[in-house]
Amino acid sequence: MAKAITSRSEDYSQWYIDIVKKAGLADHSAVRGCMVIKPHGFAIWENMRDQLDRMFKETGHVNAYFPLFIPKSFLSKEAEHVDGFAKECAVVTHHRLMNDPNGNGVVVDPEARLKEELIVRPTSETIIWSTYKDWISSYRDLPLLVNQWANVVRWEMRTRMFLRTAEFLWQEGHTAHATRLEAEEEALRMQEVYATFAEEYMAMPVIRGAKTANERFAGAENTLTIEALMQDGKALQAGTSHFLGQNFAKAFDVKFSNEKNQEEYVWATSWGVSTRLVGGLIMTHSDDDGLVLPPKLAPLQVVIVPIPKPNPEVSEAAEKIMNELKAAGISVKYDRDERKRPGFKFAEYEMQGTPVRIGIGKRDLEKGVVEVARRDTKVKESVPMEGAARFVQDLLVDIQNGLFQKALSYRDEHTTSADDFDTFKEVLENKGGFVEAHWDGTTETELKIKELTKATIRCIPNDNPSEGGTCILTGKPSKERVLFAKAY
RNA sequence: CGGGGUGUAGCGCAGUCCGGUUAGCGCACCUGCUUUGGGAGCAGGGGGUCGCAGGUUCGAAUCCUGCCACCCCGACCA
Repeated sequence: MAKAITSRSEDYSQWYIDIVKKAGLADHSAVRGCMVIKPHGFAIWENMRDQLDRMFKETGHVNAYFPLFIPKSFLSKEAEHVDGFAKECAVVTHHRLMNDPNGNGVVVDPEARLKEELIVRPTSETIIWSTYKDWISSYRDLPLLVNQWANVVRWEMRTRMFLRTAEFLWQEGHTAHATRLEAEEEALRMQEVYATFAEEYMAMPVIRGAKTANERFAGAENTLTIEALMQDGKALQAGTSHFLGQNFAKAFDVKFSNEKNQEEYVWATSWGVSTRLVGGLIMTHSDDDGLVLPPKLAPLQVVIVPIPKPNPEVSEAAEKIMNELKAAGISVKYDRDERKRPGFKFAEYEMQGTPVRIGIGKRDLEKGVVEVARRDTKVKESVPMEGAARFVQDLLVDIQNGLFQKALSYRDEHTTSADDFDTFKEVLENKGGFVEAHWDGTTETELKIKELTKATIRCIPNDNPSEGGTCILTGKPSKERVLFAKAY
């Protein structure tokens, strides 16, 4: 477990950045707030993407692609959406460059000003709904279940690698339905897809819940969220699924004829997860030796290191195990690089988070064993060569489960009930994590609590038990606890 | 947008206060030899418009002025 857990948040940030760099996931780029995702970091994202894409398709969705540029006027059409999104955006104003007549290199050609500026999409609701107008006319066109994998840009003041970059990669699903109920079910279904993915693949336990009105997506009637807890006691919003009501249908005039030939506005959802998940993965499992990856998302699940270097006997044993593992669908590499010594390789694969390392040397061969080392607990053991592949397969399952259980225990230990404001503050200050507390249901109180403690309401859990109580701040009556935390 | 910090080799840094040999160190890189069960050792070598632009000076990485960029902390937000 990371030292950084007990440290100040500044130290934790540094610890996090060190891991990102040591593990070779990403670097800061020349452009403010953007990052270069390096091959290892991108491979993790690709694995996430592939699995999510599979899950989207299993739930009936198809992929499409919409333009990067959005005419400025589109953003004016949904009033609340404007408030939320028309602010920190990149804006294209010109379409041509020229050589500076004064010899100062390339400059923007002032003649080439666009009549209407284009906004680099911060999210695609507007351009997609302007398209849906043409795609939908009958109940037979519904439901429309479309997803796109894309990049978006939000000119954020404050950025952090993976967690909040100016440009990020994500998927955004945009669906249209004939009834309110069907759209609400869709939003809930996709929240569950995200939660399942987070827990089963990322080994990251999440709370499924709904956002308060104040934290809701601009233009949504309801925002569902999955909230995870990081090792420094801060919450991370890991994915959102919005029930948009008929807001966008009305703004973009998307109507359909129902079975009785009556015209109705369609009901909408949108949902997304981003490369932020990679940040969540890092902050959930990593330790002071670097990244720790859950086997299901590790670009490389098993590495075989010859000790001290490849020779015919070692290679033969390695190939045998490798083939057995490959046959079981496990990604495995035999590192025959003779230029690096074993100790160097051990350290490097540990930093990169490779879940299992198999060491094979002459001493092992004489005893008919191999050394199997797991990244998560650092435990090493000698395993008979026969059956080693089987052992490793089981071990990968153990690691996947172990990571989830460890993260779950951490979350349980850092979820506290508070019934008075002093306790509430004290827990947030010293222990961190989620705090379950009563709240009077008003935005005013929510904002006041934020001002006093920096904590926000992460969500109202889906399966929240109803329980009478009084608001932690105002003492007004409350019928259920909500989940507070400091958040990224 | 406020506060702080940094900019010197691919990466990480020292040198700047108090100007003065040929700008230095660690890692990485190249060559050779020896090593090889947890980031090898020794020897030799290559690589720099010291963020940019002015100014002061016999002389500037170092002092002065202006600018730029990025990072971290806050506010905002996925």
